[in-house]
Amino acid sequence: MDKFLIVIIGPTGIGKTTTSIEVARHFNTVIISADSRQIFKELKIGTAAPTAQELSAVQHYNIATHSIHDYYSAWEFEQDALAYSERLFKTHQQLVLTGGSMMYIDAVCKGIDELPTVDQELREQLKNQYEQEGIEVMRRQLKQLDPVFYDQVDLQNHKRVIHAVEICLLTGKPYSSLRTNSIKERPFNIIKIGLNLDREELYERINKRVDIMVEEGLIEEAQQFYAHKDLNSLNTVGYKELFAHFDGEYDLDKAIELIKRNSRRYAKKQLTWFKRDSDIKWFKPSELVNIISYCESFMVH
RNA sequence: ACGGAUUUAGCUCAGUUGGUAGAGCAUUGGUCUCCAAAACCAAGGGUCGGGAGUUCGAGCCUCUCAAUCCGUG
Repeated sequence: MDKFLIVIIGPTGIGKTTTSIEVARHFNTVIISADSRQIFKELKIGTAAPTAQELSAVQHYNIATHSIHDYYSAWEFEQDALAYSERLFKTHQQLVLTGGSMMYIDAVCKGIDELPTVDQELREQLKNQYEQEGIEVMRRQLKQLDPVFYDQVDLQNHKRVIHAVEICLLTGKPYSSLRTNSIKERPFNIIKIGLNLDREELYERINKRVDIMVEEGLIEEAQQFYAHKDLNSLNTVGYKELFAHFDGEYDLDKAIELIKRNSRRYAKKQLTWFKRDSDIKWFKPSELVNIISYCESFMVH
């Protein structure tokens, strides 16, 4: 197996785009994005999508491929990313996969179980039931449909409880019986590179990047999609805070402050997730030379 | 300079008739098989501006020093 997927991950704002472009250029290859928000073609500024210049420096896949109105999930991403890689590995020895969406990265590297896509009508119905009757009713349903998962799930987390109920009703089987917990084999090697900095420095970068987004027109971008603020794709840091501001909940300065805070929190969550993955070799964004030689150390025969 | 007010957790403030302190936000740690930039859980942190006095005991009372703010000059 002489094909290598170089996975570059890290918290938001760390500089994954820049590093991955450098790495891709070095190996004369292309980039597959693993970003759950940059897939939306409408959202450019607030998602820090690669610029036209960056996109022309290296061919990117899976960016701006969907509309904010489309349904998309980690499972879909697994399918798309594998399809891209199968095709691209025919002409490349190495490919770069980069992005901050933790579950998308794991979907490609480890695979996720195939579950049916949730029926919109059923989701709507259960959501209404939850909102009207409360979480206790959902818990009782889950306990009846899947007592095994009931004992495992965080019962406070309505999203997880509801989703499990959805899958049970949709398949007629307990949700837990569909979870295999297995790691799928991939027809390529995986090299995982993590980018990180001291917390303080990372937060400074994040704060500064938010200011730059505002200068570049983030507010106008959000304004454009205000009418669609209830779409899941717009339940996104950088937009949801501005929508609340447009609703009159707080002033603009407060909204920008919240965008910074929520970006910091998101970065922290990403790091919590990635920390458990012992396959990741960590570097600072400035250590490009070390990153490349680390990758090459896997490739010599 | 005089009068008044303020000084309690990183920030904004609560603290009842004196019994060694709380909240919100921020911060930190964690969970995670699918609309995940989502959703959820948990934790740490203060010699109560400095000093002295009264008291069995002071964030709360008295004196003094300091800083900040508002008036009047």
